[in-house]
Amino acid sequence: MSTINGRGALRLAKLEETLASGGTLHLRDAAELCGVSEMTIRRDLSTQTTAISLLGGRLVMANYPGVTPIYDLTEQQASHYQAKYRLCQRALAFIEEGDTLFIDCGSTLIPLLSQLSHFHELTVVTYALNVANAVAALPNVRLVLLGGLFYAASQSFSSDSMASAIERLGINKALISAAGVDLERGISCFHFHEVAPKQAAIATAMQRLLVVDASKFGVVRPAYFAALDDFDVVVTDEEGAPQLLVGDGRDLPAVTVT
Amino acid sequence: MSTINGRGALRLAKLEETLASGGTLHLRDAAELCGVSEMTIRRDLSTQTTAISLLGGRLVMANYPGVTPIYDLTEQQASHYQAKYRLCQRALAFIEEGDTLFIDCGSTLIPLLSQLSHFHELTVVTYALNVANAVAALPNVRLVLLGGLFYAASQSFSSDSMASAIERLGINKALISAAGVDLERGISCFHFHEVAPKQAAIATAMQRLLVVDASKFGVVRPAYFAALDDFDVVVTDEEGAPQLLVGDGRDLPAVTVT
DNA sequence: GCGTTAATGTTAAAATTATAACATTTAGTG
DNA sequence: CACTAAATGTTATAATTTTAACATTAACGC
Repeated sequence: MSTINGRGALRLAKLEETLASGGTLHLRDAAELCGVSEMTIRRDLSTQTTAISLLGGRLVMANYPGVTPIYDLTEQQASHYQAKYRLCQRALAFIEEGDTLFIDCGSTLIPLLSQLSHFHELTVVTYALNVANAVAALPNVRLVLLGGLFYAASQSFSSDSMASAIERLGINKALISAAGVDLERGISCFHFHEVAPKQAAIATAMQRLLVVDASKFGVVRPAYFAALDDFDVVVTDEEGAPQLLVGDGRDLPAVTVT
Repeated sequence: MSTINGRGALRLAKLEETLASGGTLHLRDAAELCGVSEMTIRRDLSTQTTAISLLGGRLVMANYPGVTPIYDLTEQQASHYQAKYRLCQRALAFIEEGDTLFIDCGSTLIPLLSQLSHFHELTVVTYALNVANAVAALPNVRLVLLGGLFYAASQSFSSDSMASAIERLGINKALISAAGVDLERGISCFHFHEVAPKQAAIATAMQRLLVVDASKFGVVRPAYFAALDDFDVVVTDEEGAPQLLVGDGRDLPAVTVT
């Protein structure tokens, strides 16, 4: 079998274009559309490199967020997900009806978003595309996306005017995530373009919550953006953490939840 | 069988939360996760109303763009898609390497976006979430999303500063879609918040392309945003259209493609 | 506690999808 | 034109998913 197949590639290109606007295509329809047998489409998919994957007889675009990353429920992954989920459950306890929330980029806060459907009315401010997509699906949540130039690495946007745009909004609670939390070196993330929006949100918000799992403690990442006592609340997932976080005399004590 | 099932709803909520961050879950894993049999999950899915759908033994979020709108390839739909696709192929002919494109909201221009992967370097400016998602997947295209308050009806954003933000960008070509094109009443769309960005793009762009299928001719929609001769090129899909569009003395003649 | 009903589990059969083997067609070459 | 090899089609078989029927367990009222 040859790895390069002119017509096969052409067929897949056609199918990719068909699927690009979203949706799924049954194998039988794909075959009809290309005027070949189902078997040929199957062979195309298995011999060529393509962005299409076959899911129970239907073709779907593999790069679509909801599809490919087939959630393989191995033991570790299940517990890892549970941890992320519990962390967000704790953060959820701080959210109240009518809040205007700043939601940071990253994957930490994503499990929180579907939970927001239980409220009657909320507003979410974000500069992350994945957050926006999750919130856009919620009819009860107003979404404000701060745009700019897109950075694929963090699925977020950057713009000169972002800080001033954030400051003009009446943000109630800022939920900030981080890639590193160190007592001495402060709180840091990977990408420098995230610093401005994080700092602006911290500066404006009435309540500042740092949401990080315990694996981030003692870690330092390239982009410093805040000190620990810039936050009113630290939401984390480990018993040991409180000692690290006892404030010396802040308005609100650092809160840690197991 | 009762339609309301407390535990069933709870299980589905749990599964929805699991899937909210993307990915798929095999029926067997979902059953294990909930501590019930596969059959119970099946029953939950068929008796309760849920955003989850079952695709070849795997659970996926139905509201994810790539998944639900199961592209049913009936005769008409196939030809309808072909029409949309051909329209975009024609628009594609106007795009050149290095362009900075303004891409309007709506579904008309979506099939164009996957085609942009054939270029080496492009920049896309948009105020629509669905456009942004399609472009975010392309590594060779820079994405500038103009943010603001989200309108679900048009999957797009609105903000006071949008017009000025557009005018600050060096937009090469503006690809504008419309819901109505009438010789006397001009070009119109459904939503008033789309008017400002469309007009700003038309005002700034070096070349202005109106991309509409012939079904929009002779139609008037609530929000007027431009006259026909504000455009340099009209890309459409019907023979009959040219007569409607012959300009009287413009820089570039109105171009119509069959 | 008993009886009733909803909820869930178990199993077998039907339908669908995946794989493999072999047959046929097509395209290119001397 | 015959020969070769790639590409595609066809068919049978295996694996998986779906459906349906019936068995079992749990919950609730009296």
